[in-house]
Amino acid sequence: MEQRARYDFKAIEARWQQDWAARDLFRTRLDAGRPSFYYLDMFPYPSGHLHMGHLRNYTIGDVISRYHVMRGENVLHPMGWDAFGLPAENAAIKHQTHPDPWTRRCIEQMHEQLNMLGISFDWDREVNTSSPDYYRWTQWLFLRFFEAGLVGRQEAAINWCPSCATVLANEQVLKDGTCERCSALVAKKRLEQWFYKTTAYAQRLLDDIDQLDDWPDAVRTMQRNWIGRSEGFQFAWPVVGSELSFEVFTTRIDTVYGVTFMVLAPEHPLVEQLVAGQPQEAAVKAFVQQVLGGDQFARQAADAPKEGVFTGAFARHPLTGAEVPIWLANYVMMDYGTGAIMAVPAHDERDFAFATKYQIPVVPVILPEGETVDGVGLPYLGDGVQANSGPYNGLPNRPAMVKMAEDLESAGTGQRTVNFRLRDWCLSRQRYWGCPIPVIYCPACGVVPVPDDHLPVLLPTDVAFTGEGNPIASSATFRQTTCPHCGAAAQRETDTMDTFVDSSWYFLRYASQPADSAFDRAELDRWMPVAQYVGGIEHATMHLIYARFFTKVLYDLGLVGCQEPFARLFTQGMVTKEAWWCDAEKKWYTAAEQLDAAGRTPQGHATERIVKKMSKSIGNVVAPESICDSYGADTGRCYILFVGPPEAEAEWQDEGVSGVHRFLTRLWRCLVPPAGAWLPDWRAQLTDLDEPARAVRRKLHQTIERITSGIERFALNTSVAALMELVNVVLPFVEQRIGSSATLADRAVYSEAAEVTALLLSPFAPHLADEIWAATGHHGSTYEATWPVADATVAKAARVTVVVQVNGKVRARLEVEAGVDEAAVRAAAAELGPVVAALAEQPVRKAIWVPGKLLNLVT
RNA sequence: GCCGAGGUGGCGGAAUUGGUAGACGCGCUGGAUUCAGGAUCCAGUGGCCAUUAUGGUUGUGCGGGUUCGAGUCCCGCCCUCGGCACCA
Repeated sequence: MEQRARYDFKAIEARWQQDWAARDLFRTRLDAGRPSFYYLDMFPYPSGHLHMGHLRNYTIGDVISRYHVMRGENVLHPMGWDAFGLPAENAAIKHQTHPDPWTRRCIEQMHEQLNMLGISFDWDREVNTSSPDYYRWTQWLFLRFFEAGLVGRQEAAINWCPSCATVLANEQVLKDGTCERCSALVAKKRLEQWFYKTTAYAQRLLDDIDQLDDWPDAVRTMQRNWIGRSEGFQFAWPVVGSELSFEVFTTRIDTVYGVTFMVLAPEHPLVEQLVAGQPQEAAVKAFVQQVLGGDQFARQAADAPKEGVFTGAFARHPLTGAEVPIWLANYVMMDYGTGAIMAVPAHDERDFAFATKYQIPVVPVILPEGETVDGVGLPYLGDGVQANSGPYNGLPNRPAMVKMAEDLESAGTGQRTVNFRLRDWCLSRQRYWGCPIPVIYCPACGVVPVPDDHLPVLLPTDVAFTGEGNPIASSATFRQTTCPHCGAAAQRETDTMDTFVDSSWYFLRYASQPADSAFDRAELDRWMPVAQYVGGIEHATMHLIYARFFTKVLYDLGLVGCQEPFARLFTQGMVTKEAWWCDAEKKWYTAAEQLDAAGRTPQGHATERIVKKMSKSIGNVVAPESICDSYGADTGRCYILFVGPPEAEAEWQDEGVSGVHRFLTRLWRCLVPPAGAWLPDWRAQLTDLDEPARAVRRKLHQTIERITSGIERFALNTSVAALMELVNVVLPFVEQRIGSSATLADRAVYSEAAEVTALLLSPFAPHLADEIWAATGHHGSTYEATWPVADATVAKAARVTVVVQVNGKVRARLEVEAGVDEAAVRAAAAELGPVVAALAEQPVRKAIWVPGKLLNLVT
């Protein structure tokens, strides 16, 4: 009868999920006197399909959350949906559905898939950024930013597909600069757009990175570089023979006497006026078209050919009065600095390459110590002494830089400035499926914000999804409105917000969801800042900077009490899987069985094995549902943790899953069926244990230590391995000793092991843990129990292995009492054959002793 | 290109602070059980050389260095992955 019993994961998981739901087990506990712990996962875009990245993220989170609950804390562990965005709009065009019901259906599906995994989310706090009761408050926050002067309008370029007559996202533009849908050449178009003034917070965003001690250094470094503070000098260059001038920013004012040409970015606003009616006009316009149409990354490559065109205009050097030609070039970017540079070919690699190509003079003005103007190797990028620099000749360039800046400043020619690489955040999107920007354009009053009591500005439903233009503008009712000020006919803004706006404050809405405000301050004070945030490394800069920016603004407005939203951050790696690319057939193969032993296709073509992020386009996707179906959620959860360190990329291997399933099966077999051996008062019976029984207890208590510290350190892969090792010790003990004739002492050891294992397993495989819990006579769930504490005395090994090295090479191993001293080990080592042979009668010059571990004899 | 991360057996990975390289799992090999397949169990498993239970030697992307001792620290290369502002 026992023979036929099986680990029926389907019945076990269904039973416990039902039990947890019936008892509302995961509702956020708010007991007074317990510490609060806010655990946050990055919420998903509801594609309708849970993927392995989600499984990984939410399993990590569930382990952390459940652990903290068992440690006696009040834990906030919410989930929601980043539900606005491009895919729903694309689906609307493709399937002629409306994004709203489509998104709701997707959410329902994913909700079910998440429940199947047994994650301990408090669904009472679910948020959906695309629902009016959420985006109403996104709009409300926009208005607060507006009042604070932190929203503005500027011109910015967008990708415009002339054939689709629509704006394209960067990812919709292919590498060759064509539209992914119709292959037409994509143009750049300038539009007035809304911006959040992130640059106003650049310095604080940078400074406060120092406080984020519990963030990965890699993320902090990436953010510092993203913000990109640089100190330099900004000054105007007048255009010869005109009233025009343009601003230039440089970090190398010491090289200003070496300027031999000026460069404007092709998209610089001055370009049109400079060339209007000039002979160069046609050539310049053609060049601008060519650069802006191309791949913008390729444009930034240092080895990309430097291309440029002379405008025919000249600028006057503010110090020497010389006339300097003004060029356009592909290597100057409009979005950094002022979009214009003073070019110093002698001391800048890119300027040098450009000057060489177009035969522009090169004038060295910084010389290395002891070098002459004629002898210096160019371009010279290092420090040195000023030359060709008028009154500054002979000065070392560093102090010269300071002096020149001071002199220019006092002469009224420009000023020292700090420049940030960070740009203002363009939040306008010419799309339907986003949060409408709550602004009205009145012919008389101008830009008028929608009053708070008119919120939400709802997305219209009478729209057509044709793939042309912004669907919102096709609504007969949306755009026309009246001015809230004067009542005259006016027009609504049809742009919607970037979805990063929605995700910049969702963590505040989780803490409380009042109907009449965005959030409740008292609840924010209870939970914020987030104690632990976990999500993909791909969000290291953008999302995490935007959310920090929002929090700082809301702090300044008195709406939240903390300046940083996320106290501790952990970034998980992606989930990848192997696939084989056949270059001859231009085709992916996803199963090794399709290929022969040499990796050739049925058509005989060679393939290349590539490990890539799971994606639909390759077809190397494994759905968490299929794993739940054939192995169970507990197996899926343990496997995704076991596969590798959470911060690293994880390669999914189908064969690996069965190994983890086998482990859970063994665990079940070991601890569930022999439940008759359970002794409720096992603590009293742990006396007179023989060595095998003591070994089981030792391993058990060592495992408590390992898993506790493993969870604290996010070493979840080794925590699962520790559970496996434990089972490898407990199972033989159970099989040999726990039968009808088991002694009281053995039953006590078994009982302790069963109870503690259930608790240790609980965060990882909660269904099986509760099954063991029930089988050993407990009521309720391990979720309600207390995390075990290791007994250090029991965990301590009685004997240790000491390695004996001669000159750093291992020659022997000694098994000795723990706590043995150096003298004893040296004496024992001197008797060992291999050690004696290795010493070859040479005197021991020095001995290195690492207590309990290693003895190294140096001759 | 710029910024960030990583490279350890046939494979995924382990190795708190420089101290036994390869835990745990997959795969593979041999054996047990089974009508069969599967499942399960036992033993072995980095390479090379030898073989008497055993031993020697080599080994953490490549080339140098520091150290009694380096996967770990330093210098220089190569390769792979993530982000680069309208994917989220």
